[in-house]
Amino acid sequence: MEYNFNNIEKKWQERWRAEGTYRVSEDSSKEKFYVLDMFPYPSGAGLHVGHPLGYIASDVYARYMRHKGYNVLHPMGYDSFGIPTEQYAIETGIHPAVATDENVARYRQQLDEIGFSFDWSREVRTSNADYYRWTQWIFKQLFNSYYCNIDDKALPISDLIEELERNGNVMVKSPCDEDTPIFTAEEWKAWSEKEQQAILLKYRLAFLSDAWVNWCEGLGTVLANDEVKDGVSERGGYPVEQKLMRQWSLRITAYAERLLNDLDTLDWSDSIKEIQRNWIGKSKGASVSFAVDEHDTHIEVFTTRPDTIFGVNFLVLAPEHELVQSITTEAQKAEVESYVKQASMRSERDRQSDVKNISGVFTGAHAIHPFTGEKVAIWIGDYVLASYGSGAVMAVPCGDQRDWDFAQHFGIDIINIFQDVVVREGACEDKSAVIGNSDFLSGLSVTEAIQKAIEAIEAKGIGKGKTNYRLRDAIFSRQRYWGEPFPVYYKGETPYLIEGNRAVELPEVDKYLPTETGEPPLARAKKEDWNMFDGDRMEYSIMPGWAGSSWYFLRYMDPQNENEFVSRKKADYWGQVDLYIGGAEHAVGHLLYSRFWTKFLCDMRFIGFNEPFKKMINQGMILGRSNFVYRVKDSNTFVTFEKRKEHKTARLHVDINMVNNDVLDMEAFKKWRSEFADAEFILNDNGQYTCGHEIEKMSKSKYNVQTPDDLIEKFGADTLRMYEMFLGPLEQSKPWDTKGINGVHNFLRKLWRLMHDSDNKFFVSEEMPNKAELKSLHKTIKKACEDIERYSFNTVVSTLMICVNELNDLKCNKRTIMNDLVILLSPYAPHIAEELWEKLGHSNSVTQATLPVFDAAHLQEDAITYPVSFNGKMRFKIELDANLGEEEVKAAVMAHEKTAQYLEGKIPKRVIVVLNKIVNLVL
RNA sequence: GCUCGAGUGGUGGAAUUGGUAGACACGUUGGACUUAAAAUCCAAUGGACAGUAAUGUCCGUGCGGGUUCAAGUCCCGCCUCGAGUACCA
Repeated sequence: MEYNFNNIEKKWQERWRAEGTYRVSEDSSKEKFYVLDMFPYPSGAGLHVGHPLGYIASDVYARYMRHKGYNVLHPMGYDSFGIPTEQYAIETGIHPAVATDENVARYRQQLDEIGFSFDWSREVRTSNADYYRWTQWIFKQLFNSYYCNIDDKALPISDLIEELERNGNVMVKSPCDEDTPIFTAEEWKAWSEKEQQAILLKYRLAFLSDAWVNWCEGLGTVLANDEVKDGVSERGGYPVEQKLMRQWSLRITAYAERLLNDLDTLDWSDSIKEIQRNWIGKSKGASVSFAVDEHDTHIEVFTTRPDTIFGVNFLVLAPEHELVQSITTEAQKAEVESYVKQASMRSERDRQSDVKNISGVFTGAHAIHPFTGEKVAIWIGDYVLASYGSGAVMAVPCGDQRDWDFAQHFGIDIINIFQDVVVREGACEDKSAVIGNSDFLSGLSVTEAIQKAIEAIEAKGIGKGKTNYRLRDAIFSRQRYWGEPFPVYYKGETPYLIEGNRAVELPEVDKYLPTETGEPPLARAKKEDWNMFDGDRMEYSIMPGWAGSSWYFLRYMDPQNENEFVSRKKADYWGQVDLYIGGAEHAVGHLLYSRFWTKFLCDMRFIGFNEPFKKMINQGMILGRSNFVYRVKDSNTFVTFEKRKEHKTARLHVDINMVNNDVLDMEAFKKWRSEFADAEFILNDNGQYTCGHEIEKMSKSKYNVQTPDDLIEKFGADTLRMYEMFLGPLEQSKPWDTKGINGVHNFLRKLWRLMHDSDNKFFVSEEMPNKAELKSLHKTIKKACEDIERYSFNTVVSTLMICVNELNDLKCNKRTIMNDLVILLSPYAPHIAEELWEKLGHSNSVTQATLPVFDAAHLQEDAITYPVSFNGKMRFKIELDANLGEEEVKAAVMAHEKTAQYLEGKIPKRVIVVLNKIVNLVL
C-alpha cells in the first residue's frame, strides 16, 4: 500500500496526544476565536456517520482559524446526565455512573479516531460533581435573585428585602406569582420568618410553587413544555396529563422581552429565530375587566383587539376557570358540572386533535358590558385555554373566526361592528377594515381604534394596555434519579439553600424507582447517604437535563477552577462562542435556556456578555439508505427488484453491509439469520439479485446504520472527514451513500503519488514553479479561503481536487507548491497533511503553519476567452488580449468569421460587451 | 391552516453581485493492463435529432406568466416535498 493511512493516522494521533498539540491557553497577544459543538449525550449505541458531521465541520473551521493566526478555543465534553441511562439502570441494575463512564469511553475512542483537534484537557461532564457543584451554584444565584422591571435586570433578593422593609411591595415592579398580595412595610415586618419566606418565594427567579405541570406517568416525572410534542413525551412517546404539583420553576418569563429583542443581534438561521419568536409568543393588547351581574366579582379578559369591544356578544371561560363554580346558575348547574368534568377527563392530546368539534355550555350568568351596560352571556368552552392570558376571552364573533364558529354553532346572534363588511359567511379578521356601530370608535381604522379603546378602558379604570407572552415559566424539577440534586433542604414546607460552595452529591439509593408513597427516587436515600444534610429533609427532585447544558460553554473556559464557575478574566478573554454548530432540534429548549442563563449571569456581572452564541449553524441530518429484499408471499423465495411486480411480495429491510451497489451478497444473506439459511432467489437477467432502496432515517431496526469505525478501518479518517464535507452543503439533510467515498479516497492517493515516485519514495522537485503552477495554486488559495469563510465546505473539497488534478496534469511536484497545498488541505485531512509536512522537511506541526497568502498577480491573464452569444445563446468562444477595451473587443468579435455566420447578413441592433465576462449580440 | 426551507443529469451536488447550466465526484459504458478477477489507468457520459466524420440544430434547472440584451438566479401566480407550529384570544 503506497498511502498507508492506518499507520499515518495512528502515528499522528499518538503524537498529538503526547505533544499536547491542541492545548490552548489564554494569550492576549492573539485574537481569540471560540468554535463550539453541541456536546453529545453519550448514549450506549455509539456514533454513526451522521453524528460527527457537525464536529468535522467545526474542526475544519477551528483548524483553518488557527492557520489564520487566531487563538482558537475548541473544546468537547459530555451532557452525561439523562433519562436513557437511568432507564437502563432500572432495567439492569447497573449504576448510571458506571454505564455513563463506559459510554463516554466508547465515544472518546470513536472521536479520537476521527482526528479532532479538541483540547481534551478542558473536557467537562455534566454528571461530575466538580461540574454540577457549579450548576447548583448558579441555581443558588437564581434563588437569591429577583427581576426588577425598573432596572430591567436581575438584582439580589437582599435589595428586595430592603425595599419591602421600607415600603412594602406597593412600589415594586417585578415579575412575581399571580397570587402575590399587596402589603405595606408594617405588614411585612409583622410577618413570621415562614410567612416572609413564602412571599420572597413569589419573587425569586428560582421558585417553588403549585403549578399545572405536564405529568408523564410513563416516565414518572414532570416535563417542560418543549419536552412534550403532540400531547406525548418527546422521549418515549408516553401520554402526558395536566396535574397540579408543587414544583421548582425558573422565572424565564421575566426575560421574555429581552430574549425576543436580542434575537436581532444573533447570526442564526431565520427559521430558528422564528421558532423562538413563536415560542415566546408576544402579543400586545389590553386586559379588560367585565363586572358579573348579580355577583360581587368580575372577569378579566385579555384581547389583542380592544377596538372590537363593541362587538362583544358573550364571554367564554376556560372550563378550569376559578369563577365557573360560583357564577353558574342553579338551572345550568348540572349541565355545567358535567361539561367541566368531561373537559377535565380529556387529555391535552384529545383536546388538540379535536379542534373541529365545537363544544361549550352556557353558565346562566351574565356580565355587564363596560361601555354599553348591556348584559353579555357568560359561556364555558374548551377552545379557551386556562394557561394563556387570564383563561377567559371576550368573544367578538364578527372579528374572530373561532368566536364566529362558536356563535354559529350555538345559534348566537352576531353583532357587526365593521363598516361595509358582511359577516354572514365568516368573521372579518382583515385589519384594514373600518370600525362602525361603536360609539366613540366609529369611523376609525383598526390601529386608531385600538389606541383610542385602550385610552378609554384605562380612563374608565376597567383595564389597561397589556402585553402577553405565550412563554411559560420553566418547570425545573424532575422526579428522577440521574440528574443534579438541588442544593436545597426544607424546614417544614419552607425551602432553604445549603450553605457553602461544595456540591450536594447524588446519594446512593437501593433502587432507581419512586418510593411506595410515590416520592421521587432520592426519597429512598437515608440521612447518612447524603454528603450534606440539613433541616427536616433534602429536596427529592433533581434538575432537568437542560440545567447542565445551559452554561457548559462557560466552564470550558476555565474547567479546573475550584473557586468560581469561571473566572471573570477568562470569561472576558474568550467571550461569546463565535461559531456554534449543532442540530436544529434544540431550537426552543437548550438554545433558549442558555440565552436565559447567560443574560442572568451577565446581569449579575459574573460575565460580560449577554448572548452565548454569536453565530450558529445547524447541520442537516445524514439520512440512511436502506436496502430491501422482496419475499414472495408464503415462501422462502426472494425475487429481485426488477421482477418483484410479477409476484405478491413482502418487503424486508436487509443489512446494508451485505449489499454492494444494490446487489445482494446471497451467501451472506443466508448466513444472516437462520430462517434465511435455505432461501431461494429469483435473479435478474444478469444472474444477480438487486435490492430495492429508500432514503430513511438511520436506525438499528432498519439495518441501514453506517458506523464511522468500519469506514476508518477501510479508508482512513482523513477520507471519512473529507467525504462527509464533500457530501453537500452542511445545513442540508442528505442521504448517506458509501459508494461515493472512493472518489475522495482516490483524491488523497493521487495527492500522495504527486509527492512519491513509483517506489513510494518521497520525492519533490526543488525547481521554481512556473506560471501555470502558480496560477493553479493561487486560484485554489483564493477559492478555498473564500468558500470556507461562507461555510461552504463541500466546494472547498472540490477545489482541492481540481488543484491536485491540475498539478497532476502539469506533473508538478515542486516543493514550494506542495508546501502551500499541504497547509490548505490540513484542516480537512490533518493526518496526511502532517505526514507530508514532515516529509517536506518541517520539524513543527503543520497546525502551526501560516495560511498561504493569495496573490492576485498570479491569476493575471494575458488573454481572456470571451463566450460570444447571440440573443443570449452562447455560440462560440473567442480568445482576446486581456487589455482590450470595450470597443476593441466589439471590433474583434465583429471581425470574427463565425460572427458573420450567425448574423445571417443582418446588422446587430445592439452589441453588449461586459469586460472580462461575455459578449452578447442582439439581433 | 400559518411560518420557514427546498425542487437542477441515472445519483450526491456546482454555478458567490443576473453573464458559457451541469464544476467536482459517484454510477454507467467502452478501452488498456491481467490467464482471470480486483485494484489502477485512459476515454465517453443531460436529452432528442441530423451527419461516415469533424460538427451542427433543437429542447432542457418543478409548472405557468413577466422583467431584462441576458434568468437556475429577480418579480407575480401555482404545484410538490421537507421542517416547525397549531384553538395563544
